Amino acid sequence: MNNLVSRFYMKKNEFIGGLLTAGEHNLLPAVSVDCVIFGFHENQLKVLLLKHRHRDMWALPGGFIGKEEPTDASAYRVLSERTGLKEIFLQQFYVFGEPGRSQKEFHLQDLKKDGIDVNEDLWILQRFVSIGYFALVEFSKVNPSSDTLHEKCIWWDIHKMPALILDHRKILDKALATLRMQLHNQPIGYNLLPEKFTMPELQKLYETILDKKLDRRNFQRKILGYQIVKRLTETKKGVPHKAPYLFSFDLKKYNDALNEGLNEVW
Amino acid sequence: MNNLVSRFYMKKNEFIGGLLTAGEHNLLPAVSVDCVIFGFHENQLKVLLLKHRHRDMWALPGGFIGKEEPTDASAYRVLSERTGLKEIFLQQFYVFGEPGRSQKEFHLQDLKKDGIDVNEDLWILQRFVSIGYFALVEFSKVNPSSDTLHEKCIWWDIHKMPALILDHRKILDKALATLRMQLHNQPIGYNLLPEKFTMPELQKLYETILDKKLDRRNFQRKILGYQIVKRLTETKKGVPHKAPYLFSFDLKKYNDALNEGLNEVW
DNA sequence: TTTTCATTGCGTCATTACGACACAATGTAG
DNA sequence: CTACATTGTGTCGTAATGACGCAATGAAAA
Repeated sequence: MNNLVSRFYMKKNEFIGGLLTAGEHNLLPAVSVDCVIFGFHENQLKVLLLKHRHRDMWALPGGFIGKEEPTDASAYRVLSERTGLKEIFLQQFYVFGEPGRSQKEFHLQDLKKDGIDVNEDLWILQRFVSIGYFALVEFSKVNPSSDTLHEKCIWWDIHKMPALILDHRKILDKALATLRMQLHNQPIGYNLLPEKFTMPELQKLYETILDKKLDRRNFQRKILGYQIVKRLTETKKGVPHKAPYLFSFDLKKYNDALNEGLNEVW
Repeated sequence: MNNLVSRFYMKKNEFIGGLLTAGEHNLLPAVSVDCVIFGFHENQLKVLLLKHRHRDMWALPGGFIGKEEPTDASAYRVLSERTGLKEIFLQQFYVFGEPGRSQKEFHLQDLKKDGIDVNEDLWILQRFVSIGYFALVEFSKVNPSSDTLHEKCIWWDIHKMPALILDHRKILDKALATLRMQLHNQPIGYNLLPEKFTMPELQKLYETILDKKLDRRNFQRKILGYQIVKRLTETKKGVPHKAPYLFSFDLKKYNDALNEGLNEVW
């Protein structure tokens, strides 16, 4: 199965043909995964999108599930193929199970433009339930690479998104809402920021996700209270104005907080 | 599809036969729903379970999804069939997508005991990904009813659970963990308690879910602070000791809190 | 009837967490 | 070498929280 989807060296139509014929036997029917891959760059939250091969629209990286492949593994596969990363923070966040979400006509038109004539009963045209995953990755370590079915793979600013295919906008919104909710109870940043970062950078990350301005001093007090970061002796060089201290995450405390939550209410 | 699963009047093997033959054409393959139905009675959190027809084990109510049925609708259908309720709080909480979770051998043995001989390729024996839903229902309004495939349907105390089939224990635990997490940010109780309830009853609900003792006075202060309940002039009659006041939920405030969350952190 | 006692109603008090804001220190840009 | 945006480090008043006290109630025991 992995080989099937990984055959990037195949030409597009050859690849599609292979997928269409082999997929029916190698893939779990009716279920797919879609991944919202978040990165943070230039103080902005970014999402990795794929350009649709025929339309002026973009898509979340997604994929099918091997007959014996765990759904999580499928999402991991999609992620590592698009980003080149091995270790990534990945979390299932919602299932999109409306019958109308995967539109037969949509895919039929695309295949027609590919010059591929298919039967309407083809497995790939049937209804798919999609499991939504979101990933948090370190922007600078990502090497975005497209797949055979898409023109390119690039980061988009969360505030300047292009048109997305099908219900992918809805999926993205749900991922954002989940991320926002988790921010209140869980630490964040280890998977999005570089090893060493400044407090203003961390704050900007929070502000972007929450879409809200935060008080600089209260923010620092609160973060330090969690004890998930430790201040280094170095400061960030080559920046205008006063050089800010660098921080790094205290992995042990960070993981404890991940498991037990930050705000022990009751 | 609804008719298919709803034909309780059919005899068991007749029903199974119908499901097996019709299912392939009427049902979405590879996907199912499992429901954790929570109730609250005698100050204890309860879960509705079905007795397996051949084994000394119990199962979460579950079902398959019609080819054109939204997954949510499928869960609603399962719920209303087991509880007799129309309006119920229902929430998707996790997808269980390990290849090993639906064990072919398990179902094969059961069908053998039914005296039904099937092909190993039968759709129902294949791998299923299950969408977990949990429901909060008012115990006293529920009329538990079994289905054709199970002996009986009864409530079990969350602290005294019997052995569950397959990965249903894992599903239950995940539902509980989700409920526990949501308790910190969302109001709860409207769907679990009767119209009028006492503060100690509400507290016991929280204590059961959190599995933790709470201070009576601080609990009341906090709940009243949320303004989601209003105190009635009546007290609860026929109880030993001092008669406690009755409360009821302020639906408007309650729903506001459901949408916006209780603890506006940042 | 009176007493007992578990339970409820309604607080206090000290500590901590939080929001708003002040001011000095730093280092690049002009 | 001065201006200024930015950072480091606080303070202050208020709100929320945890721990606990005590009187009132009313069924059960004496």
